[in-house]
Amino acid sequence: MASRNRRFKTAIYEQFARIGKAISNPSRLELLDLLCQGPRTVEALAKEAGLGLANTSQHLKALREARLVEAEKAGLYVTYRLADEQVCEFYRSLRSLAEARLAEVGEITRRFLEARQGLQPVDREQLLAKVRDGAVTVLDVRPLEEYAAGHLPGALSVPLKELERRLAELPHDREIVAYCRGPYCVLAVEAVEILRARGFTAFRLEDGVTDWHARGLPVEASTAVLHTA
Amino acid sequence: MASRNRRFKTAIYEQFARIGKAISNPSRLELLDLLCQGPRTVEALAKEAGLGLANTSQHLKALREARLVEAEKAGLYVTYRLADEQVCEFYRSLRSLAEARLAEVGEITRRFLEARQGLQPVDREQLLAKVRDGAVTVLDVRPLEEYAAGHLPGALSVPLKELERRLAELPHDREIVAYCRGPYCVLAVEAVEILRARGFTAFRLEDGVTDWHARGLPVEASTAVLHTA
DNA sequence: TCAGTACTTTAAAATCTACTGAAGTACTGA
DNA sequence: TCAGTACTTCAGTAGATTTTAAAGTACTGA
Repeated sequence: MASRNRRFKTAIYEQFARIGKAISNPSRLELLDLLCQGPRTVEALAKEAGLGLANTSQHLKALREARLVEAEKAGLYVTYRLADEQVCEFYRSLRSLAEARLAEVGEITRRFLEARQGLQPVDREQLLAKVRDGAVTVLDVRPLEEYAAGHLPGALSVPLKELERRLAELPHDREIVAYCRGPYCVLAVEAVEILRARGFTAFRLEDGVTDWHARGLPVEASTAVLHTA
Repeated sequence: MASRNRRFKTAIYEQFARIGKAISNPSRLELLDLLCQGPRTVEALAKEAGLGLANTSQHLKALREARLVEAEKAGLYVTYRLADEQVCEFYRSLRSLAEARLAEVGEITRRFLEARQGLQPVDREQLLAKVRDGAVTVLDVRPLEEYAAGHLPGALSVPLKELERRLAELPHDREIVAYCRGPYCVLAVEAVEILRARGFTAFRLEDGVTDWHARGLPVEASTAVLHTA
């Protein structure tokens, strides 16, 4: 009887550990983070995460076996997506626990931003309020397909790669707020650096779309635009 | 510049993965679950989780290095406790994700309960309401020190081991609801089996103290009673 | 039908992890 | 000071994980 109990407990904790194992690797966490922004093909994920293709495929398999993501084949392409919104919420709670418990996270971020001529000094709540009220021009600097999968209301899509050649579209007489995937994504940091160098008044919003959504604020989506180069 | 970004991302995801690695092992998850019930010594944890002492010590070290738990030495004993309430919340969100995504969890539980003459058919919300209103006798069948660390308001502490010899304390004319550590803890299952065999009207509440607390309901604590055999 | 693309699988090497038993450390009470 | 207890660390082994290159599969368009 006692041993049946033990077998039950062991079996249950083994199941829980399947999820733990899935998120025990930095590369898999990065893939999960990317998938929180929207569905992507294997190649796109590999390139974005700086991984080999075979390796990416195997990591995605591991995530699939923990049932955190799902794959769908359409023609040549296999598109991976989160299996459930709850997966993104769980990822966010891991991130928030890491921020709370691991001083290294803040330390690494602080050092990184310092090296990029100090981008941190902005009142976050004030900035959020401006973005919420549409009092500023909001720039989504992620790749177009991520913008399409969901973006802040009224945000203009200007992927970082296109920013330099599309500067003419931006107003000089209005504050610009750039955002990307979240607090550890560097796209908005680079965008703000470029904009400031060109005389714009630009700030970085740390929140990504999922953080915005988690605050209970609305998100807009376009018709899906996938596999765009 | 791109390689500095890559180094930053890698460093951040490595930090996140420290937490993932900590929860990637079934034994460590069981220890974390136990620690959600309150502080325990190494020996108590080892015994409860059915692990060797050296092994337990090493798992606790891993949890400590991920800063999920803290250790405090007092005399001969080292008492481990969760580093933060957020750790228990995170564990609960892992559990809830596993329940939602892994059909095996429900399957294993169903088979286990079936083998124990089917304890599942109880309307959970109705039962919760009765417990909340004090309309039933509520039994906490966990070890005394866990009861002391926090229990449902008005609950009577009768550890499972003492249940048979303390049956006289229980009312025959009132429903009894037993609870323990949560949905995957077997103490309450056994308690209900014993009580029903003796003619009591008894039910099992799946929620543990942490689940109760997560519903926003109040929890009572006694003065700490630690190291009780 | 054939070349090319996107992806998966296999195989092998390097590294990491989990567990055990034995030795070591730190503290208590006699 | 010494035996005993609670815990940690060490060493060794078995097994799992991660990564890469190479081979294999499935689909498309010519």
